[in-house]
Formats: sequence, C-alpha cells, structure tokens
Amino acid sequence: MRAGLNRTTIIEMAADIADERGIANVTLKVLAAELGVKSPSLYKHFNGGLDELNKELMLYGWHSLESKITKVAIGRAKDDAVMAICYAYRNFAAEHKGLFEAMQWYNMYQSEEHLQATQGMVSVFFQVLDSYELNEEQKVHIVRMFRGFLQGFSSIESHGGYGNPLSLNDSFDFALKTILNGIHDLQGGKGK
Amino acid sequence: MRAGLNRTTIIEMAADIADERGIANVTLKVLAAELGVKSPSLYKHFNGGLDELNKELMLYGWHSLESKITKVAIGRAKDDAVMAICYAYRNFAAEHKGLFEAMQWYNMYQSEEHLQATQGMVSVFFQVLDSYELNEEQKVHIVRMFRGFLQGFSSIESHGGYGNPLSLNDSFDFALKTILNGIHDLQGGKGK
DNA sequence: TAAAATAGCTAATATAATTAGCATAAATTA
DNA sequence: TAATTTATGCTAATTATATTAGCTATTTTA
Repeated sequence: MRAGLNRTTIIEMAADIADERGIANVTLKVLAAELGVKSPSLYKHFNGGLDELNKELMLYGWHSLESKITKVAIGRAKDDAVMAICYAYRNFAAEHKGLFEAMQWYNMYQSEEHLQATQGMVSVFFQVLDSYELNEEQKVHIVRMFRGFLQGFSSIESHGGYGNPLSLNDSFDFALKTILNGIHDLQGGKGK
Repeated sequence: MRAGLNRTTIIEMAADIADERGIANVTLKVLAAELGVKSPSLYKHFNGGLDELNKELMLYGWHSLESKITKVAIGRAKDDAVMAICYAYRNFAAEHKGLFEAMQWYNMYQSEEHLQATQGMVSVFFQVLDSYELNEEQKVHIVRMFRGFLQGFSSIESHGGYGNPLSLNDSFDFALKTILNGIHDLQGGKGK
C-alpha cells in the first residue's frame, strides 16, 4: 500500500497544520506523521525539501486569497465591491492565521514567484477601481495603500496586537471609509 | 580573558546580523562566532536559549523604533508631526530590514510583553493626535489605521512586494495625505 | 506481461540547539 | 589582601530535525 500523496495534498496538509497548530509545527517531521509517511518520502514530491515546501505554501495561500476576493467582487461595483474585497481579505487572514503568516513569512525570499502570486489579487483591485474615474497613477497609489493597510491591520489583529478594547470591526470600517473618501475626493465628489 | 558579554551587546549583535545577513542567520552558532565565544556560552546570558533571544530582539526593535519616532515628534504638531512620525517609521523599516522582520516575526507568540513594547509607539501617536479635536474613539481608530498601514506598507516595500515602477515615495505620501484628510473631515475642516 | 518509472522505506550523515559538568576569571567579602 | 563566592566561559555529550543514499515494492506504460 502506498499513501498516494501528491504536491497538492501535502501543501493542503501543511496549510492545515499551520492554521491549527501554528507555523512552527510545519516541519517535515510533523507533516510526514500527519500524512502517514516517513519524512524522507516527502523529498519525492519536493526536491528542495522544506524550503521548497514553504515557498509553495506561500504561493498556495496567495492563490487561495485571490480566489476568495475574486468571488466576492463578482456582481459588485465601486465602494460596495471595495468593501467586499477588503472584508474578504480580513476574514481570510482571521480564518487562516497560520497560512496567512506563511504568506508573509516566506516573502523573506523576495522572488518573481511571490510577485506573480500577489499579482492576481492586485488585478482584482485594479478591475474594481476601473469603476471609478481615476487615472493609472492614482489607481496604483490606491491599490498600494489598500494592500499595505490590509496586510498590516490583519497581521496585527491576528496576533492580538491591538490592545485597546474598542471594536476592531469599527476600526476596520473607519479605515476603509477613510480611504474610500480619499477616492471620492479624487473624483471631485462623484459617485460611490 | 573573558569576552565580557552582556544581554545588550548580544542583542545588538543579533540585530546587526539580522540587518546585514538576514534573519535566517540569527542563530546561536553565527551569533557566538561573531561575538568570539562558543554557542553554549550564550546560555549564561539567555537561559531560554534562542527563543528568549529572539523575543528580546523583538522587544529591542520596538523600543528602538519608539525612540526614533519620539525624537522626530518633538517640536512638531498636527499634520507636520504625523508625517514626521510616519516617515521615521518607514525609514526605520528600510534601514533595519532584518530587525523589522524580527519585530513582526516574533509577535507569533502574542504576549503581554509585545503589547507593552508597541505601547510606547502608540503613546506617541496618541499624544500627537491630541493636537487635533478628536474624541477618544476616533483617536483609537486613527492610530490603528496608521499602525496597520505603516506595518503593511513598510513590510511589503521592504520585501520588494510592490512590483509597479511608480514611485513608492509618492504612494506613501498619497496614503498619508488620504488618512490626514480623513482626520480633517472629522474635525469639520479645522486646521492641519 | 515485461520494462520503466515512481513513491515509499531504512540507514546514515549533517547541522544546530541544548544540557551537563568542569575550570577559571572576576568580583565580593571577611 | 586573602579567601570565598559567583559568574562566565569552555568541552563533551545529547537531542532534534533536515537531508542524502541506496534499496524495494508498487504502479504505470509500452
């Protein structure tokens, strides 16, 4: 009997372990045990060992996130679409703490692959921003602002870094409204 | 002859290694070699080994950042102060890539100590926001927004995650202005 | 169904962290 | 200042994980 593993099943298990037991437990030892094989066997699927696996985990995370935000953006436009995307991002980070951590952690090795992985998400943002009257430069600035804010806020929230008892939902909402106001201003007060 | 180490010299060396050779090289082996001792000797200063050292490195980073932004905020008020703080934050992250990474990485273990370490920076923000007419809730939202944005933007920038060739300075500036506009709106258009 | 390729295994090796126990420098105190 | 204590370093041994090498059985394919 063989275990019948492949790259996908292994990566998904790694994501599960990251979320449920923390990123520190994403080791070949733990992973192999969960999959019912011995750790050297994993090299048959990931030649580059743990490094390659972590990189793939990072890519898997960004692709999953892209898929989520693509879905929620369908059938929406303008502020409605932006809000939906941002909430989907934040929810993803909350529901996949370990994976979300891996997504950021493994960008340590800044790579073309990482750029491509986030590009999917960036494209969704750009498409949504097409429903406003903005020039290309403005869109770039706005997308960067959203990405920065979303990653930082989600990361801090996820680690319990916001000490104050005030509602985090309210803060998140406040921030999104603030950015959206900025967008409206650029359009000379045109539609939301 | 003894090496004459203490916790501070060790942590500072760890920060240097993180910045110059990457966080992956912050190991007891490398650290001990740089300090001219053998790795077991470091346990005399850090009972908890590498874990404790990393935690202290994280705290050291936040304290350093706090010190920087406190300095630049002196003698400034309102938008001028906010801009100065934010640029100091971003510059710190750029000048201390490795340390900045450690500051975030080691919040994996969300702890009271981590909350306290960031509290210094939060206090500076609150003090600066006192120069505006805002209620406490608004201030909390705004500080959270800044923290989120600054951490995310700096982190992405630092890892080369913003692919577009457009000026990052302009994007950063755009974002700060957008948030500042939001603050002005809350005050009914009062002073900057 | 024979040959080839694949996916698992065990055994061995490498690297880093950690622990135990020793020695001596430095600091403290009688 | 001598004696004592404590702190800081060392070496040797242990543990944990990643990784490599080489073997075997299963699966796939010609």
